[in-house]
Amino acid sequence: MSNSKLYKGSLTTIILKLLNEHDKMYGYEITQRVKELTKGELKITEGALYPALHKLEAEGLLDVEVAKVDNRLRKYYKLTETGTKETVNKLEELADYIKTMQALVNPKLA
Amino acid sequence: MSNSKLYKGSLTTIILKLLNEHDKMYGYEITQRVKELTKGELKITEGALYPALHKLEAEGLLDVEVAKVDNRLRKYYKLTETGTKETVNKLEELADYIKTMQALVNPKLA
DNA sequence: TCTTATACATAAGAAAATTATGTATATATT
DNA sequence: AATATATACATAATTTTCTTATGTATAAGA
Repeated sequence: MSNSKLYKGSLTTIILKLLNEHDKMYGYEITQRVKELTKGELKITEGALYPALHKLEAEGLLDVEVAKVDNRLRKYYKLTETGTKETVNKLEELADYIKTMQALVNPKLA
Repeated sequence: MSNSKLYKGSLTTIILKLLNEHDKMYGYEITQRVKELTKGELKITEGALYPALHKLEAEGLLDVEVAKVDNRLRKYYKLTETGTKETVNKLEELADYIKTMQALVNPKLA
């Protein structure tokens, strides 16, 4: 997302959520899926994505499996058990964040 | 903001929105109001707040007025005209961000 | 042939927070 | 009276997380 600063911090949540739905994805695929789902509003940059994936792997939330398709490298990521649990937490955090922000921005509806 | 990383980037929006409602507030008051409105979920740290206020002032979105109350210093901030316009933009950005995240996290409702 | 798409990666720099300090006055508690 | 907590500002060091720029390599389309 080229756009708002609000996106900061949500990349991990996005990755985990997508992997929770699709079982197994590779980096480039994630960028494309996000572009699709958000109708182009959100463009994950490679400079953000790959380090984030590496970090999640290092933390034990993701497992990697390398594959060669059409003579090109792909790294498939999938959630570990810990990763699945963390996904639940992250999604809760997101829901809380949205609720909190709505309380601030639209206190009448809170 | 002790909590989740999602708050990153939303402090400016919060400040502008509060000033849009309250006409004139000082820093410490903002921290207390946010704590109240979010039932303690969100704690704005001073290390984040004061630099943010100074930046908004430098950008011409806020005006300052120093006062002395009970022998203690207070710096009252209020929106400039530009600040009022920017508040609208920031709130729109927030609404967009929430919509986008919901499309990602809950694609069925999108 | 050249551009775009696919697919990975990292380094430099910027932005925005956290954490740790510091100053100072006022009020509440022991 | 002494101490802790609340009020009110501020900044510096560090960390986190991103953007921008760059690099490598193959495949497909114009």
